[in-house]
Amino acid sequence: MEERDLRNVGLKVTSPRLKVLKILEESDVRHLTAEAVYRALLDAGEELGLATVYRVLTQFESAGLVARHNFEGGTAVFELADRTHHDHMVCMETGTVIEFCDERIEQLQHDIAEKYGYIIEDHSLVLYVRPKQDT
Amino acid sequence: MEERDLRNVGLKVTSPRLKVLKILEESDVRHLTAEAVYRALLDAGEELGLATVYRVLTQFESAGLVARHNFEGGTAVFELADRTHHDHMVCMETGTVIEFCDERIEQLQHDIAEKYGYIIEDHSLVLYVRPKQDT
DNA sequence: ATGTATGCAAAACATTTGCACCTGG
DNA sequence: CCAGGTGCAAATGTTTTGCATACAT
Repeated sequence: MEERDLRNVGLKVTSPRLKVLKILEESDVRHLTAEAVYRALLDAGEELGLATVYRVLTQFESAGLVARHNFEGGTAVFELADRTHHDHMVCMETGTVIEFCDERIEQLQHDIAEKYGYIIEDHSLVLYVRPKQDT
Repeated sequence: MEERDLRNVGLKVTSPRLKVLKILEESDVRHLTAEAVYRALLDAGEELGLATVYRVLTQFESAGLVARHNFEGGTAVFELADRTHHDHMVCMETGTVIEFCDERIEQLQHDIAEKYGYIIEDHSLVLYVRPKQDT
């Protein structure tokens, strides 16, 4: 139940917010652009502005309900932050996004930052890949 | 000598291209935005359009002379591709960019992609950090 | 000469914002 | 009721493009 989620992060439970959450939860594609969320809503017969989609997604991000990723291509994608941390692998042929998590890499990143006298605040690891048995 | 570099990648040796290369080589900051390159040129008394800077940088990228990175913030930065592969650490307080390379991480990335049946074409690893002894 | 490059201004995008109106608590 | 949310259109910031002119080879 999401109404509680919204209240917990100090956001009013409004129709646009519930609708956007619903799209993110029910989409079979996990990583969506703002435009994609917007179109999904229009297709579902819902009325709301693109600006609102952006505002809602940005608020959700600040609230930790959603994660924003800037993969190559200039358009951000959003995904529900309902899983533990993970990184991404993007297939350059199909656009498929695969999530993975490797504790050893996480540890190494931490060690490297520390070696330089820093603490990791955030990080982004994306592998752009191609199927192995390719022409 | 860069004229050769340009010819080698099939680009005519023109004044704007040489100027942009020069800025990238002589700048004390390694990672520059297109805008920064443009301003550096104007400051140096050189005349050329921002559009040309973008075109030249994009051509250099295709030619492998320059690498483009999309750190957080919506503005791409460019750096001379005169070093071996490395990843980046961006200090969120000072904007400092530190380069690092860890063979173990590289290997793990390769192994992970392989496990899923992919070959890595490219990858991006950026650590957003903060100084350790911070308030 | 002639195929490329460049400059400028305009277009194209993704995203944000101002403001009048609406709505949830 | 009233702070906060929304829609729309306009603004923003970055990057790309069309086209006439200029240049490298």
